[in-house]
Amino acid sequence: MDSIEVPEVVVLRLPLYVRALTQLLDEGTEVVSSQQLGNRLQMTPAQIRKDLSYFGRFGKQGRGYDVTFLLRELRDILGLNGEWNACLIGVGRLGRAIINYPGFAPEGFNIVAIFDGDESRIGTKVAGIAVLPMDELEETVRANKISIGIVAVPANQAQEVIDQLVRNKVRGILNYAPFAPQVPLNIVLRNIDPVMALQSMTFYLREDE
Amino acid sequence: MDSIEVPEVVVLRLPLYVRALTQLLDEGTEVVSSQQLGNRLQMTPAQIRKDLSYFGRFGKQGRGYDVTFLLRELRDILGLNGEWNACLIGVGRLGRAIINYPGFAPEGFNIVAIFDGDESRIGTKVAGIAVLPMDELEETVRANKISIGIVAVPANQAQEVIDQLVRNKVRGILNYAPFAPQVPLNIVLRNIDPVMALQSMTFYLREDE
DNA sequence: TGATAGTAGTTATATAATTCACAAGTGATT
DNA sequence: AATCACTTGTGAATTATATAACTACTATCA
Repeated sequence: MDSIEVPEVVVLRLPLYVRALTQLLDEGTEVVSSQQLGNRLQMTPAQIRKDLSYFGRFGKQGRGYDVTFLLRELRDILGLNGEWNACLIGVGRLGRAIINYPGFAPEGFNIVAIFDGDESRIGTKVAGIAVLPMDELEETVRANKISIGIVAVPANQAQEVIDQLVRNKVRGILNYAPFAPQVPLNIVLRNIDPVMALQSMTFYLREDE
Repeated sequence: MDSIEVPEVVVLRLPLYVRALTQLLDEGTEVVSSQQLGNRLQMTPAQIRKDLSYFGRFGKQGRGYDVTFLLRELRDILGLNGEWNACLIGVGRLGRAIINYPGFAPEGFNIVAIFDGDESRIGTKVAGIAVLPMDELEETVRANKISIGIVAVPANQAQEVIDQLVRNKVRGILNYAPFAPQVPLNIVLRNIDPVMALQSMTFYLREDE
């Protein structure tokens, strides 16, 4: 397979291009050069051209890239033209904020089920979705073709929840718990961790105060 | 200056070590080897040793690292032993979730002021803090020694808000808006973007479905 | 039509990051 | 006191990533 050779750093940058191109489209721009895109994203044109070259030839010499075309191609490469079903685990403060975050659905990410380990929350509804007990995970994942698990439980319960997701063939995990999960190699893990982001930031702020 | 030569990837990993060491301490572990730490964080022992070597010699041959000692050293390197003042800009749904997130304060990050551009929100209180108009930013930042700005406004207003922060000498920016900000080189920017995290995840999920 | 300014894709080069391998040291055990 | 099983810190080797340089092409305009 070709795609195995694509460096992960490149894949991580593709959504950035998708963002920028979407914005350009909104602004009415029809064609963009790697130079212009580079200015906008604060990166070198060479890197953009190189990144894109892993997937095909999308541009035209002397002209640049057709925004609409490149956007559709990139979305296709990333699998963003379909819908993705996700489940949320944990319906505390953080979980409720996530379920109410309006950014997921427009991008094709749908939270179709909610789970919680706490008895007292089972059966209640959050944002119109019933909270299910953990032991219904297996059945629900299968029935709803859930491929992504969003983890919003306290750190000390998160590994167990992630293990359960992995056992039930959920291969994508978006982890909000502030710890470093252990997952098999075939699992795609992304951590959302604002505190850690701040903790590396302060290294640079500290220097000149 | 030494620290200029430390690769940024290394700095980004330090908080991970802080996390792991904190957890080890909680578990009562007094000494840890790079091998053990590597197992836990799913990385090679060599990388951990190399990373640490940029900052000093913290271990003991044949034995490993004293957890308490290394943790204190790393927190010191990152500037985590003091308090950091931050301001939040934007008090919509997302902003309110951030202000109520209980993870910041225990790590020494304090949100001491809240701003919003919307007239109707000025003067209201959120989590006990009064919402200020944007034109009080300059004064407030100076008076409260605010070094971090947390941006939680809609994407189309975010660049303007970030420009204002930069003008007022806020050098650290934690951006929650789903776009790619343009900032001067001396600004330390971190983006929190769950949608982008999912969009790179699907590249790998797509392959075998 | 010819000259010109601009651009993609790609190969070559330079830079950065990771891993390897090993000397030097530690502490426990016999 | 000698051996053994470990472990760090680090220079060297390797691998990965980013940048530069160049060819081939495109569109525009005088």
